[in-house]
Amino acid sequence: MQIGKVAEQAGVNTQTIRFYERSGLLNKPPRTQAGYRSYSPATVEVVRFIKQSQELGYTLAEVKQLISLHEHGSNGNEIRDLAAKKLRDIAERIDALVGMRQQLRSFLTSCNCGTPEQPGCPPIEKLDFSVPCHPVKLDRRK
Amino acid sequence: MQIGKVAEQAGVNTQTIRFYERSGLLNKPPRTQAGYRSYSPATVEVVRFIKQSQELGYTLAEVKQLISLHEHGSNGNEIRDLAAKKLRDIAERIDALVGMRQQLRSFLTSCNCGTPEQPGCPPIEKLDFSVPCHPVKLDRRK
DNA sequence: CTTGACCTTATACCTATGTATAAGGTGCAG
DNA sequence: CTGCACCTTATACATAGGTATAAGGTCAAG
Repeated sequence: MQIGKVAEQAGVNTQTIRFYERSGLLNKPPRTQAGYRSYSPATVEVVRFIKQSQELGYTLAEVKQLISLHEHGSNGNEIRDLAAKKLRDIAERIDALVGMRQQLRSFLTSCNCGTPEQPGCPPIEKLDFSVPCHPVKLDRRK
Repeated sequence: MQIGKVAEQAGVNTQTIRFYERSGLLNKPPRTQAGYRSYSPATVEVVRFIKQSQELGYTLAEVKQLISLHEHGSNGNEIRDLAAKKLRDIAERIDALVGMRQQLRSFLTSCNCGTPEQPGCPPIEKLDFSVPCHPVKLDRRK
């Protein structure tokens, strides 16, 4: 298979395939006499695997590690360890986002600055996010 | 105040202050005769506001918008609109991460490949993430 | 034999958010 | 007057994950 077909079947750009090769995620394939890369259909699966792993939150560096573990006949423990680590990582990111969401929600429910009912900005004392409601505190320059 | 003091009090690098100025987040301050930037203490608050907004998930471009709205005497509606938009954005990111977490959890509970109890890889038929458990599918090259 | 769709490499560019470095000017203490 | 800690600018580098462009080679159909 030529690179274009692999790319099409895996749903990526040909440049991406070459980029993965440069990055050590894909082995250098044999070449035709003209210098064209000649891939096995299995390469499509590898590229798809990379994409799926990314969707699970793995960076390319981590995917490289996964592939390496696989190729060196990992007994599965290291792969599970990586997955557990990634799981903790994702849980942390979720926590951070949930915190942000909470603050934004508080802001939205408590801020009615500038409305007829409330010309002031009550949340200003309570919320980190209150500054933009309050002109006087944002006086910039001099 | 000189730039170094603003940076120290806001907890950022001096380069970051200059970067914010270049990016249009901070107004160009007056200069001393020697060309030194001369800031008002309020600038510290602005920098802190930028940092806090980032922690809420705003990009610098969005922070710039917030500051601009503020400076043009927004009635608060646009600021709430941005917050609502950001909230939806964060909710989406949470959903995506929760999906990843679910898949990783399934993988971790179902994969015991390579252990004495289970030499095979049962989740392979069911999980996207199962490929690295299964050497035969990752054969690369030719 | 020409045309068009492939392929090759090298290089630069992109977003976002800064950080680092070089080369030089300023201001104050001793 | 000499250091030293500041300040200035311009430029490059960093991460991550690619995308775009230029300049050229190959291959098959018509």
